[in-house]
Amino acid sequence: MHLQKYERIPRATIARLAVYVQELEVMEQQGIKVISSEKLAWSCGVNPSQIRKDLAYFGEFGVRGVGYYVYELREAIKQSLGMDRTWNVVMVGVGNLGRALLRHHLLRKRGFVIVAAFDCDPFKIGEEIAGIEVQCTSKLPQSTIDMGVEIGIITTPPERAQRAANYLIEGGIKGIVNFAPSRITAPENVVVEYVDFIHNLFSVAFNITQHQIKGLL
Amino acid sequence: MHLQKYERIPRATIARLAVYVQELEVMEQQGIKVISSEKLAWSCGVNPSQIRKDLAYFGEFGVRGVGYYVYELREAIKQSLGMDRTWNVVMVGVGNLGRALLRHHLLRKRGFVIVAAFDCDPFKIGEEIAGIEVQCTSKLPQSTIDMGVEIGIITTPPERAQRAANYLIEGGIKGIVNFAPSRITAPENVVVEYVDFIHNLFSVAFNITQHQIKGLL
DNA sequence: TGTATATTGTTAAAAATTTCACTATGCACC
DNA sequence: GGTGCATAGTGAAATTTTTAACAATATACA
Ligand SMILES: NC(=O)c1ccc[n+]([C@@H]2O[C@H](COP(=O)([O-])OP(=O)(O)OC[C@H]3O[C@@H](n4cnc5c(N)ncnc54)[C@H](O)[C@@H]3O)[C@@H](O)[C@H]2O)c1
Ligand SMILES: NC(=O)c1ccc[n+]([C@@H]2O[C@H](COP(=O)([O-])OP(=O)(O)OC[C@H]3O[C@@H](n4cnc5c(N)ncnc54)[C@H](O)[C@@H]3O)[C@@H](O)[C@H]2O)c1
Repeated sequence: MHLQKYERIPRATIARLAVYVQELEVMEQQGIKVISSEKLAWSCGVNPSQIRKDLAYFGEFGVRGVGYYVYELREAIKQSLGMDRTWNVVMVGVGNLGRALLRHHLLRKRGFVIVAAFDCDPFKIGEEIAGIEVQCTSKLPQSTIDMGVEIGIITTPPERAQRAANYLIEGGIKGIVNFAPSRITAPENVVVEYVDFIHNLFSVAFNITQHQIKGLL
Repeated sequence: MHLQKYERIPRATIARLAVYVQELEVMEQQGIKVISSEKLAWSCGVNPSQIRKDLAYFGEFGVRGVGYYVYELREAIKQSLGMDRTWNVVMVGVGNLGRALLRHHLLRKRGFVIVAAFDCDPFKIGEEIAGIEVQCTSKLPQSTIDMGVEIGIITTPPERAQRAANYLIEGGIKGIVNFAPSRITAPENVVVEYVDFIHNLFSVAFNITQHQIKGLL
């Protein structure tokens, strides 16, 4: 077990470490055994020092003069991120996006197991998607407590997100990923993360415009 | 038209501006006409100075001693982000996620119109989803040129993402949003943005663990 | 065993971003 | 018109994050 030095770790570091894992997996499949920070950086689109710095928060995983052993590094990062275990997840709101996520097999592969899904629409209750039966939202709090679920995913319409969050909080959840484009309030001890990929479209659109403006100057 | 001062704008600012728009819309629906940076900050989960600073990149939109007029500010931000127009978008890969996005009406509301969808699976070609007929990928480059499409969304499996990107690039696209968990290479003049919400799950999981560790100390 | 080479871990510098503190200004009411 | 109050805009300070530089060290090979 590698000791994490006790420093606050930049959230950007966490996101990058996840990318490193992803690229290391590709490399492993290609039969690459050893990789330098320079080459890994190149394929992740970051600076080599950045990689070494990011890793330094968690320990020493490389061999000077040699590089990193792909398999070992991947495992070490996963362990550092707490990804060497599985997390039980529940979903609230089984609509278009919810269904897509339920059918997304990569979640399980990454250690996130959706153990239950809830919706308030009586027409959806009882339906089975990817082996999960949709249940009535009223059962949520007790279920999550019983199953020891730690993470909740919200995929309801935005105006229902707070209500969904309240159920999850009542169910003793420790973290929420909210896909609805609305802010929610939760107690201090509940970690909340927002996902909204329209932001990414905004960002691309904005950068295209900037590019064009720059081109004209 | 507000003049953008010529400075590089932090990418985080762009993401936040999109959140401000979202919250301003909610406030507008609630009949709120004027808002202070402090109150807006509160509901967006950021610092008030941050809001004022973010806005300052694009101009002066408020009234000292009063605050910001909700409607005007929203419009001003949208204009600054280049969101006062519509963007034509194409999708490559109509699977679980692709379908969800095609049916996601908020995209259109935000000015992103999916004008065509492509897949290489013969069983999917010809199918109609949310009014869009799935076409064969081989038609992509010519179609995007003909329709003047500027943004491409990739929702293929990761190992196909580069191929999808190549089609888009051939079709003269200016920006790509890649939902597949793999890096792609594209010419300098093509803006690429990656979306992977497993990162957000990682982040929540990590923060839950940290929280618990901190609790123990 | 010694030397050259590669590449990490780490410290220091630079750059970017956020927050603070203060100034300027608009509004309401006397 | 003057005064008090609220709040935007802004330059400077603080903080965070990234990048660069280099010392430490493992390997290969003479
Ligand atoms: N569809 C997409 O691709 C997409 C993309 C990005 C974000 N989103 C966001 O994700 C959310 C869901 O989108 P969608 O397209 O799946 O919408 P949807 O309308 O298809 O699904 C929403 C589901 O939530 C259920 N629901 C509503 N209130 C509920 C409650 N209180 N408790 C439990 N379930 C409840 C509804 O019955 C419905 O099944 C929205 O907020 C949307 O903005 C969707
Ligand atoms: N399902 C989700 O909720 C989800 C969530 C996050 C990320 N993703 C990612 O999004 C991508 C799509 O996921 P999915 O669940 O929709 O997968 P999927 O297998 O359901 O869909 C992929 C689609 O891409 C098509 N395709 C494959 N190669 C193609 C090519 N060269 N050109 C055009 N089309 C091609 C396939 O025919 C299929 O229809 C994956 O990379 C996945 O990791 C999915």
